Amino acid sequence: MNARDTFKQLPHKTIERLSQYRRALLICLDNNKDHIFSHEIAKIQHITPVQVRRDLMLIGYSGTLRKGYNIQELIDLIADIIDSEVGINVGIVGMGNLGRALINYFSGKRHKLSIAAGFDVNPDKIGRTVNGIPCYECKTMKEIIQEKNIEIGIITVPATQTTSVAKKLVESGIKGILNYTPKPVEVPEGVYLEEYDMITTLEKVAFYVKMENERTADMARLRQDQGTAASDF
Amino acid sequence: MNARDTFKQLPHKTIERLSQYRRALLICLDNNKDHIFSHEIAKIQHITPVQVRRDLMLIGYSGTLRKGYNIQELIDLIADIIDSEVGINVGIVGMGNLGRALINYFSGKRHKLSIAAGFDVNPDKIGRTVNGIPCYECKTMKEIIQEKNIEIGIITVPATQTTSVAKKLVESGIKGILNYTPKPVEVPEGVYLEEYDMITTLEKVAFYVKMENERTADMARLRQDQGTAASDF
DNA sequence: TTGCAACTGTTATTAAATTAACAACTAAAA
DNA sequence: TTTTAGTTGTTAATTTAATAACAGTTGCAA
Ligand SMILES: NC(=O)c1ccc[n+]([C@@H]2O[C@H](COP(=O)([O-])OP(=O)(O)OC[C@H]3O[C@@H](n4cnc5c(N)ncnc54)[C@H](O)[C@@H]3O)[C@@H](O)[C@H]2O)c1
Ligand SMILES: NC(=O)c1ccc[n+]([C@@H]2O[C@H](COP(=O)([O-])OP(=O)(O)OC[C@H]3O[C@@H](n4cnc5c(N)ncnc54)[C@H](O)[C@@H]3O)[C@@H](O)[C@H]2O)c1
Repeated sequence: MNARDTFKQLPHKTIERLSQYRRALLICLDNNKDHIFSHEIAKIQHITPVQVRRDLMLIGYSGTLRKGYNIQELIDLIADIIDSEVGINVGIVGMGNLGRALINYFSGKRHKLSIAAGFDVNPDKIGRTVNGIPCYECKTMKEIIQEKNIEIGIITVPATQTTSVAKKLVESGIKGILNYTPKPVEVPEGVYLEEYDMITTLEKVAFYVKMENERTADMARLRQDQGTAASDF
Repeated sequence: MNARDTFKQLPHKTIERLSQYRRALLICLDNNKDHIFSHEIAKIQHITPVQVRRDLMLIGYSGTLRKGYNIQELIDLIADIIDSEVGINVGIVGMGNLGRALINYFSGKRHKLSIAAGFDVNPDKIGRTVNGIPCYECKTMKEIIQEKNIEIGIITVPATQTTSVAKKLVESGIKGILNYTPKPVEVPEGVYLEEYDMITTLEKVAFYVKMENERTADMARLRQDQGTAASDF
């Protein structure tokens, strides 16, 4: 089995972590470090050193004993695995608050991923640029997507528009969709879909905060009871 | 073991899905449906009906045979589990594009989770409101957080500021942090942390799009080869 | 009124992901 | 030179998550 086939079988979670490792490594490079230990990466990512070493084993990277991993080498290897050789173009549909925030954030961050176009229906936005990215009329989506070879679409329109926008993206030949609206979309086989809703994350945090609050309250009550019991002596 | 203790042991993934189920159910309610089948929920969430039934089993909810689950009942039960009885207040640090987008999105969406304050250092933003949420000076963070009983902090400042903002939040007694900046933060024991970086998600989509592209290319090549072989006869 | 199809609820099984265990090696300290 | 502490890389074990299997129930159609 060649290297490419090995990479195909990497666990989904490892793919996510590789992206995160690279992000952390890039920060470390800036602080002109050249090597890093598994436990250092682990600490940054809130995972265990073993997890890090296991992931690196899976991608076939070896560090130096007692010296750690060469940061630049590791960055390059991760790029070999997760980046596409030719680069991938991305389009954003919905140039509102979130769409613009995303453009600002992504711009120039990753060599092999470039936002090539924005789309909107609001005449005030069409024809203008955000951070150098032109905003096109939604009607021309199909032509622009094919012309600019855009393969990934990010949806940031009002939830009522999500379904129709997703349909249009698929018709335009998009290969992957990243949906940031709270309305789930359906895609045909062969189109890769990720959805993310910030409310879910916030509710999860809230749930565990609530649990912790209750645990603390229980413990306080327990201490109180014990105090009472002790005073019975 | 009482109900509350059962809920404490729910798998993390189930917690996330419960939040998503509720979101989907709320949409269904709007379309004045009153019952829903496991396979309908499953389709919306891109998971299997079995997974849905299993999650509902874990929270002890029973549907009606051949009729499905009562949407309102299920919404209420999910609320009992993941919402906090008294409600939880949230603060957002960094009222830029992303911070404002989040406020607009969250506002009024969830009864038991309310954004109570924004914080910024930019004098132009301090003292103003976004969607009714006041923006305070960062210096007053501790007082405001304690005064308004804010338990969760969302970080949306420039990455260079992440560490110091997180430190300040912890010092102010926050219980949970949701970090949307690409700089990982460290929190002490007892503070629940979630981090989300949109680049990771986008890179993941890009990776699987690339894989699919290569698979398609391989298949095309294979067909080509077979064609050639066949013509040898 | 019998049989079939459509669901639910639960247990069993499998798969994925994480964690533990530990051998092998190295640099520096004793 | 020998020991010790620190670190990698890998296999094994465990835990968590997802899927499959299936019994049981209901309503409807034949
Ligand atoms: N704002 C957030 O933080 C946040 C978080 C999660 C999800 N969301 C969701 O993201 C979406 C966008 O949020 P926002 O705050 O940027 O909203 P927004 O109103 O600022 O932006 C929406 C943009 O989409 C455009 N639009 C409307 N219909 C369109 C169509 N059919 N085709 C193309 N463009 C269209 C509008 O002209 C507008 O520019 C919403 O669905 C929101 O629920 C937002
Ligand atoms: N924009 C996105 O879509 C996106 C996505 C993921 C992550 N992020 C990250 O989220 C952060 C915010 O993005 P944005 O587009 O809203 O940026 P932005 O520049 O529009 O907003 C940042 C805000 O933080 C304020 N600020 C600066 N220092 C502060 C401090 N010490 N305390 C409090 N407030 C402070 C600024 O005054 C500004 O209002 C960035 O770190 C960005 O990388 C953004």
